[in-house]
Amino acid sequence: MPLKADLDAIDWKILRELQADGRMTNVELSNRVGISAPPCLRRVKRLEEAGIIRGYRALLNAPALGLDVVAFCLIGLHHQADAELRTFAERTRGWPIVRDAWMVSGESDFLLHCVASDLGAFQTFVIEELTSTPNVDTVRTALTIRRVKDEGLVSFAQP
Amino acid sequence: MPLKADLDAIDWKILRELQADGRMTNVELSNRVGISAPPCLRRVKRLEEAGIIRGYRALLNAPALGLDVVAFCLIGLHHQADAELRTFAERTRGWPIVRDAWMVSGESDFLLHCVASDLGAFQTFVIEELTSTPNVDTVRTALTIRRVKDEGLVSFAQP
DNA sequence: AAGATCACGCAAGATTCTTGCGTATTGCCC
DNA sequence: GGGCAATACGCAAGAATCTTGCGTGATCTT
Repeated sequence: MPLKADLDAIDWKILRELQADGRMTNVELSNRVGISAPPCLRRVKRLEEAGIIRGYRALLNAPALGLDVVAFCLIGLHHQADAELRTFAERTRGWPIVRDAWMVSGESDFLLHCVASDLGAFQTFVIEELTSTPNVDTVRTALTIRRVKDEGLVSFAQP
Repeated sequence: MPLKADLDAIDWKILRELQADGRMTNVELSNRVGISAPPCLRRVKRLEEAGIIRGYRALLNAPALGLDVVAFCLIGLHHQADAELRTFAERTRGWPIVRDAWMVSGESDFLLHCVASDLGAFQTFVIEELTSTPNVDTVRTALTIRRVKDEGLVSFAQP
């Protein structure tokens, strides 16, 4: 299982290209990174099997799908013992409005990335679900106005 | 250009499947959604051209790539006139550590999703870049401990 | 009720994927 | 320094997939 140290310049190029366009054909990818198709495919497979490429995802346009509200919620709990943290984490997985969630350290304990059809649906979620959840202390929300930057997880300025 | 109202149950299935695995072959996709390959491909193309599918992206494993710190920053500015907001938004695009950024309303003006190789690199960014940027008033950071939920943008419980 | 429109599925050619194999390069051990 | 093992490359061929054109059936409109 290769780790960071085992990646060469071609692997980094592959990661950059697939992060920009995950559906690129292998021949196109091989042209861009400068090797022929078979070894290029073998590298991609190896990156997938090593878990460096976790998967591929289509990016969807929320407003076009009738999802007009994107918001973040910062949640503070009363008690932060391991059991309580796990309980709340589990609960986030049952809320469809919550698209991804992080356990964080700082002023809050969780950060939730939420998508809802409209402001009413989001407010209903905050009031009737979040704040009424046991052990939830504080809920701070930040409604998004627009996305200002949207790139993949990894930057490729240096390698 | 179809919008939400023009999508039928098969389109929603396609979106769900491609959100879960953006590199699925068209024949596999067509089997899952219950139609033959050609109309399935035509639907995918139409969704892409309509902008409902914005693109495809490989998901990378940050720790395996030597990126051990994922954090969020909430930024408050002194002045929130349109010009100042645009100036700060533009600046986020020049910071490789910032992977995506949102303009938000609430207690803060911007939310930044940051990835760094280690805590030192992140702290250097916060101190030497963020807090020393003109017009930046407050910077609150939340270091992530772990990701608790990670799904695509759109939920598919209802349709 | 007739016509128009739309989406489906079949079929065939073009492209891509995938595997096996031979060769070149690198690193290591003797 | 020479030889061996390991690794990765590129070529080539068969398999799978993509892509387009075309005919049919269903739905909706007039």
